[in-house]
Amino acid sequence: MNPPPAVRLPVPTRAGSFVATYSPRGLVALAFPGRSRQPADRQVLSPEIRRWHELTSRAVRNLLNGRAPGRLPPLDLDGGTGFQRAVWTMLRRIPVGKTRTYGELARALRRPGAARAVGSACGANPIPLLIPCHRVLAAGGKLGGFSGGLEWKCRLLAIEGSVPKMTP
DNA sequence: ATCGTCATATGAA
DNA sequence: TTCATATGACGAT
Repeated sequence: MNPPPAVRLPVPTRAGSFVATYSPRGLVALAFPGRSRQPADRQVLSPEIRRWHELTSRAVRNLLNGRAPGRLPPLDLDGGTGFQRAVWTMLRRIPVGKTRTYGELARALRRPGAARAVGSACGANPIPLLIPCHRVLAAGGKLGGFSGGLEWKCRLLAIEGSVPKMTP
């Protein structure tokens, strides 16, 4: 009946404060600045969570500076369906500076025609940025959507050197 | 160029 | 069961 113990910690950056949420198994969520309730949830931090949070913070700052994220903490993706996990796994294989389209991912998963479902799965990604759904564009190089806000998607792609088309 | 329709995964009403 | 999603291919205007 009690919710599983979760710890929410801020990841301050020049562009605002992200909020990382940890379960005993690892990072479960990463919210973009302003897209989360007040983080101020302070508890006794285990050394393990401190260590995870160091990795998260460094990865976020690296990506915001156009570098590879480096080592990530364990990701706790217990909430996802099989299809969603398959999509998220594909996302993690897109390197910095490269992009895919929703349709390409659908075909790679041998579900041509499920492009829209791929979009939904991206929207359900609880750890955007580290699981890089901002590198997924719509067909024809159009921007598509982003849970953290389209400005962020645009900014991240610019940082990584990708040039999407104008939003129609 | 724009519009309607269908396919697909998932959750909410 | 119907509707709405971070889509896309296709056929008809």
